Amino acid sequence: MIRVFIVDDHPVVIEGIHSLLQNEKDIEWAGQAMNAASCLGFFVNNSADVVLMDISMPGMDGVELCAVMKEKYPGVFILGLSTFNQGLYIKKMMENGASGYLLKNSSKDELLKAIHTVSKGGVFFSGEAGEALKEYQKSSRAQLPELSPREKEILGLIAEGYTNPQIAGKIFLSSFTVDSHRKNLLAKLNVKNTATLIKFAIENKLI
Amino acid sequence: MIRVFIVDDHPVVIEGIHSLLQNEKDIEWAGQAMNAASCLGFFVNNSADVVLMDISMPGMDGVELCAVMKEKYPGVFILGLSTFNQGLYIKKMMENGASGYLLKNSSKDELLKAIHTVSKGGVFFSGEAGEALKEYQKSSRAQLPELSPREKEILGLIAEGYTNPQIAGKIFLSSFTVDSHRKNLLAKLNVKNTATLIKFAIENKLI
DNA sequence: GCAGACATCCCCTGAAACAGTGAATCGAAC
DNA sequence: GTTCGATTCACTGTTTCAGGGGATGTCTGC
Repeated sequence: MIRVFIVDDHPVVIEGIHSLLQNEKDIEWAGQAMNAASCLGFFVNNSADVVLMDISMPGMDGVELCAVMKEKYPGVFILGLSTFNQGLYIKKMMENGASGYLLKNSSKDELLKAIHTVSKGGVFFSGEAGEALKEYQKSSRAQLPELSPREKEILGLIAEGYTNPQIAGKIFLSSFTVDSHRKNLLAKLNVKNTATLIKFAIENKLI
Repeated sequence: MIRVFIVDDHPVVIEGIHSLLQNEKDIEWAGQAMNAASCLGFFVNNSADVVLMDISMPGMDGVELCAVMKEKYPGVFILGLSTFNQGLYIKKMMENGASGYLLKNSSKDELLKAIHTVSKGGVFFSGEAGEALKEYQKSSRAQLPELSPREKEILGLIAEGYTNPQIAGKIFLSSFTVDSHRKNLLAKLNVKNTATLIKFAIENKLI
């Protein structure tokens, strides 16, 4: 019998998953919470085998809650839940000890498979989420060789619309130097000009 | 008796709303669809009083589907559904004939109130969505002077990293013309260079 | 130690973007 | 039927960007 607990701030999601699981013989509904605090409160006197956890919630988000939960209750397996494919968050959840990631538009079969897999200590990914993670690790991890503090600073100022000479004046450098950092940014992030630099930076939450 | 139909690509949302509504005496479950095509197919031989419609779906999205539905079946009231507060989309749905907007994290009471209100021809907004719409109309409407199709096209190409001469070659224009559009974009959106143009465009979902 | 990696700094040049004007055409709106 | 905006094209500067080097210094691993 697998005891399943769910944390999600959307009643319809809780209701929907509850409904999908209620006739499963080997699954028991342990309980539900609509925020991180209620979830932690529940686990003080209770337990569960698998926790379905929304990534984005008001207050403490899923990523953070996942870290706290795994530290306090390492035996509880956590399955991230999200509406969209978010490579960055998938990775963060996994780093914080999650056992997998499930998209909310998954089928009932996929939901059950995910719960069964992680309850045995396995790792499960929604098809597309797995792709997103791979894509993330390929593109983001490999092509994001850690910007230096100076580079992040310059990137921020570029995004605010300052030109090289203006930035140079602000942080007491030669505009040639600012230009060098700018070029290193283009090279590191593998983009070709300011437009794509800003687009990439926003998409990857660098600014 | 209000016949309710739902279009959403997330099974848990369909299931959740179905579950919330199944014991309501004055509400009848007309059916469900997971994409725009199925929805249109259903209405060929069937009908409903209220359609709960997800904003974002694969293929034709809610905004577009809403327009098609209201043209073919003006008597059907449409209630937009979304996970987040998206002022721009709320406005577009309303312009396309929707009767309101409901957040998926609404309570059962709110869901019922929304269905009852729109089924009588009224307009309903989730509290926060109403705020978002007002906010949108105040800030965005006033500060977003409607880009022309050509300008949007050029903006997209700039965001992809093409230079003026490259864009000119792509869409068979003089690079002078592309430059004109570019300058108009900077002027209309009140930004000073490519960096801030792209930042503004992404933040305002223009690209 | 010393090679390699990398952050930080500086310089030059050609290409692109930015700024200021001007102007013609066309269709929609008043 | 005139006004307005969208679209197109053009010229001329000035500034900024992008790509090519090159010079330090630090820190790490062999």
